[in-house]
Amino acid sequence: MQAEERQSKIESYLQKAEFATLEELAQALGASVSTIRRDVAALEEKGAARRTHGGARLLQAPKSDEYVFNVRDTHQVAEKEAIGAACAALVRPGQNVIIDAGTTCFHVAKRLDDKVAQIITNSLPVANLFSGSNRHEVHLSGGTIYPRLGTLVGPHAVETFSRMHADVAILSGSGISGEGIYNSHALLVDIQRAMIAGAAQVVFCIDHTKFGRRSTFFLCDFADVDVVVTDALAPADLVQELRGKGIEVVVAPPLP
Amino acid sequence: MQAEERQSKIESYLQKAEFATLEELAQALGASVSTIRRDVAALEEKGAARRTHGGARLLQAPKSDEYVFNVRDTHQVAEKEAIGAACAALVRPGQNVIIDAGTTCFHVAKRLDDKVAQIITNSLPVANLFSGSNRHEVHLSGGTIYPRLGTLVGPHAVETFSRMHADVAILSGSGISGEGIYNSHALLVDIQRAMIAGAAQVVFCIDHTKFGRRSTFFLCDFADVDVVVTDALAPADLVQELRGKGIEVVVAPPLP
DNA sequence: GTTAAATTTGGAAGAATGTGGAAGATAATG
DNA sequence: CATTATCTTCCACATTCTTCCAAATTTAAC
Repeated sequence: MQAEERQSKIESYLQKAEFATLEELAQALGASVSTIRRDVAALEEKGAARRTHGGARLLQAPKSDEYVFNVRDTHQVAEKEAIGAACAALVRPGQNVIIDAGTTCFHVAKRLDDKVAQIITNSLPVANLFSGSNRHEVHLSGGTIYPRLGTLVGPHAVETFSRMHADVAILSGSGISGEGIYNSHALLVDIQRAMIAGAAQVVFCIDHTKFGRRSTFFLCDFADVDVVVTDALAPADLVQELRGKGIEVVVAPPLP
Repeated sequence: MQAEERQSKIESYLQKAEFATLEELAQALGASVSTIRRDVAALEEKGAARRTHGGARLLQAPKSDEYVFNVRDTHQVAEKEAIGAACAALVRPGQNVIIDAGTTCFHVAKRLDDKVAQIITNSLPVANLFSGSNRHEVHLSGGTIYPRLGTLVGPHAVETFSRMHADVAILSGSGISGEGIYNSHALLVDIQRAMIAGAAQVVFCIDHTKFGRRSTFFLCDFADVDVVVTDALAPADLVQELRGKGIEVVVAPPLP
C-alpha cells in the first residue's frame, strides 16, 4: 500500500473515531507501528491530525461540521436555533414528519414539542430527544450507526424511508447553489432521496454559511424542494434567485 | 486507552452526570484512581472541569442538548452486574451478537467491551452505549420507540431480526418456570422469537427474582434455549431442574 | 532485462513519558 | 478530637518515543 493511501485511510479512520492508538491503526491498515508513527507524524506536519502519546487524535472538527453531534463543538448555534424555531413554525399541528440527521435538523426537532405526534427519523439524537415522551410516536429507521454522529446509515435505513410516507420531510444539506442542494456524505444522499420521495412537502434547513457552496455529492435539484429555511445572514441575491425559481424561502429572524 | 481519549470520556461522563467521584470514573474507564486524578487535574488546567474533594464537577451547567442516556439505574443492580459480567464472559472474541432490550441485557453490553465487533440490537440505550465507539459496528433494528424503555418494537423491528443472523443472542425475560420462559410485553415476544430464530446460540439472562414466575406471555420452551445465566440467589432446585433438561446454567458469583 | 541508487519499511536499544500503587500529609465527618 | 477518606508525593514498572540500521521495495539508469 502507498504511503499516501495509508495516510488518507488514517484520516478517514480518525474522522469516524476521533481517537486512535497507533497499535489500532497498525492493525487496521496492516502496517507496522513504526510506519504508522511516521504517517501520523506526516499528517501532523500537514496539519491534518495531532499526535498524542500512544496514538493520534483529530485536530479540527471534521470538514463538514454539519453531522458532528456534539453541540459544544458546533458552529452557528444561534443561527441554527433561529432556523429551528422558524422551521418548526411551518409544521401544522397533527402532521407527521420525517426528520433528517444533523445538528440543524436536531434544532428543529427541539422546537416541535407536542405539535406533531408521529416522527420518523434516522438520527439517534432525535430519537433520544423524544424517547421519554409518550405524546410522540417515534419511528426510528433501522441501519448501522455511523460512529460519533449517531446517524443510522446503510441499506436498512434507505429501505425504511422508501417504505414510509410523511406530510413533511425536514432535511439539511452542506451546500446550496443555483443548481440544487449538495451533501458531503455519500451514505446520506441515498437516504435523503428516499426521504424526499416519501414526503408530500420537502423543507430544507440550510444556514447562510452553506449558500453558494457546492459540496461533494449532488443531492437534488429544486424541483424536489418546496421550502428553504435559512437565517438572516443568507446572501440576499441567492435568496432572491431561489424565490425566482418558485421556492418558498423563509428567512428566520434572530431569536431574542 | 490514551490519555486524551480518557480525558474526553471524562468530559462526556460529566456532561451526563454533572458530578462524579474518582472511584466511579476509574471504574467506568478501566483506569486507576491515580490516573484519573491526573486526568482530572489536566482537565482543570485546561478549564474543562473543576476538581473537588473526591471527584470532579462540570464547570458550566450541562447543555440540555447533549446526547443523553442514564448512567444510574434500577433494582437488583448488583445481581444484574454480576450476570452481565458472567454472560459477557461466555461470548468468544470476534463473535457477533444480538442483544435484547432491557436493563439486564444492558449490563451485559457494558461488559462486552472490545470482545465483539458486530452488535445487533433493538435497544436505544445499548445503541447509545456503543454509538461513540469506532471499534464496534452497531446495527440498530428499525421500529417504533416504546417510550419508557427506549426499546424499538413493531413490525419493522421483527422484520430486521428475521433477516439477520448472529453467533449469539443475549436475551432476557420476565419469568421462568418448568415450562419455559415468559415475557410481560406482547410487543417484545415476536421480536425475541425472531432473535432466537436468527442466532446459533441462545443465552437468557434472568435474575433470581424471575424464577418460578410465569408472566403474561409465553415466549419459548427450553428446546430453544442453550444457556441460562442467573445470579447466586437463584433457587437451587429450579437451577437443578433446568440442568436436568440439558440447559447449561451459569450462576454468576457476586462481583467483589 | 539487469543492475544500482534511492526510498520505504519493520524492528531493536536506550531515552522519555505514562501508569498504578504505597506512605505520609491533609482535609472532611461525626 | 478521633476516625475515615482523600490528596500529594514518590517510586517501580510498563508503555511508547526517538534514533538508528538492515532488509525490502520502488525508481532510475544502463
